[in-house]
Amino acid sequence: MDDSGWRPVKRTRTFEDVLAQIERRITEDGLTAGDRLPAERQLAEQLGVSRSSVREAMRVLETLGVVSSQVGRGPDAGAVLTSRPDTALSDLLRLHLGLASLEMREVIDTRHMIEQWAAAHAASAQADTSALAAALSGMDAAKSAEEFVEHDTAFHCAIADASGNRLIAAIMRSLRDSMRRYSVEAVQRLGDTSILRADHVRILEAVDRGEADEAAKAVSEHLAHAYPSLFDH
Amino acid sequence: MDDSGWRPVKRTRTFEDVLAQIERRITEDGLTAGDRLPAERQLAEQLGVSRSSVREAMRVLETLGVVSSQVGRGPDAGAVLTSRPDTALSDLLRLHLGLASLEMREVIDTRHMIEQWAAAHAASAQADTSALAAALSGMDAAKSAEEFVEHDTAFHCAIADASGNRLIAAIMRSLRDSMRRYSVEAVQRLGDTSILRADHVRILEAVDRGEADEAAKAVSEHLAHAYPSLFDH
DNA sequence: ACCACAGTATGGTCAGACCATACCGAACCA
DNA sequence: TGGTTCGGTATGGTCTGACCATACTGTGGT
Repeated sequence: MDDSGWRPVKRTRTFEDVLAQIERRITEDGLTAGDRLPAERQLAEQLGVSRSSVREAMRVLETLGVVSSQVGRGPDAGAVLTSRPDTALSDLLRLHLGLASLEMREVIDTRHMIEQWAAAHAASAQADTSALAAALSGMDAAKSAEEFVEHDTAFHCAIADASGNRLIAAIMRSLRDSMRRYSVEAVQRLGDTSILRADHVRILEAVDRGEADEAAKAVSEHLAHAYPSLFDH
Repeated sequence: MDDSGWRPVKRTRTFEDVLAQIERRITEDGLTAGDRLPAERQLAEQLGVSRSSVREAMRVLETLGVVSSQVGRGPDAGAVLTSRPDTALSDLLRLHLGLASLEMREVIDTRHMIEQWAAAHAASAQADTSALAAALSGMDAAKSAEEFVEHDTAFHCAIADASGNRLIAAIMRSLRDSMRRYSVEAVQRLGDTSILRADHVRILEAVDRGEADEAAKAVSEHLAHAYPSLFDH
């Protein structure tokens, strides 16, 4: 057989072309969150493709948290550029956990790494801790494990926000989101949350005083308290 | 106006239903990578929706790196469950960098965090370092900045792989992927790569000897050498 | 045993229709 | 003048049915 005339058979599907065009337009025209994309029918005509292909490209962009589609008419209708990496990351983690291509252990180790980093940086930046305090009182008022975990998540995400790194914060949020059920079980297994409360206070005070090393250490020990079974090595 | 009969106007689009059904089937039936999903037409009939809606759901799953579609016929054709979080994460980062909803600084700080963690864990695990050595000689043989960066990327991703955490490794890969151009410019600006080479050797030896702290420190100083402008605070 | 060829299941693409939504604006009252 | 009503219209959401390219499957002939 003669393979000399081979071309890399990378077939490129129409919606991928559309994606490339839209991405090109975003970078070249400097579009940012809030700007509107042309309507589906209009885009289809401009690019010489069917509306189905445009729609499939839109689904991709929506999945990646880059656009948000609104029906109806007016300035807010149509495909608007947004910036929601959180939901995209959450979906990604949740599905891959479901596929068993990721293990909870890996997620928690990643969370451990991020939380230490975020706490240290929040402390160094002398960040505002009012959101942390609010989450703390939310936990005190919680009447169920679900409610407790909700405010606990808010507490830890607030640390990530306070670190000032939006990528870290987005990853943190999606990590917590994908392990919500697991966290609830962990709290129920634990029963008494007073140890966790003491940990939280310790973290908050370390951040408040700007003690980065102490904040990181407090976070690390907190996670060991919350998930004792994973830290016995 | 009577608001009593309000229902949460969260309209559910058909393809989202399809997504939920597929995800349910994945978790309930314990499907994993390699298993095949029903054909588009068949799925459409089973769920009582049009093929378009099924296809839009497929695009989402493909975007998230969960399925891979192949045309034709036979055991390998159709929608097959896969496990490719890397490309999904890369696309996500690239688009959000383009939208200016993330800054390079945030990406590099994240990389800094991950690399330290990965190097320390690879050292603790006494991981195999042959891939690291191979990447190192690749860098030595490189004839251009692009080529150098390619092997440099392989080196750092190999550390992440050696850490044993697939989530960390996937994030690492996509971080490097999204900042490839930036890295090439950094190397060109630097000119001389001998300092980087010494850093790499130091990292490799630390991992080899199982010295976690030294490995983390070596990585940290290496990044300071590679991106001096970002570490002057 | 091999090969050629028709059959067929698959995803990829398109055109066109219809629906629900929500804004826009003109006509119509008060 | 001011408000209200109601039809027009642009938008995304959905469906149908068709056709194409691809790549395996099986059959029949050699």
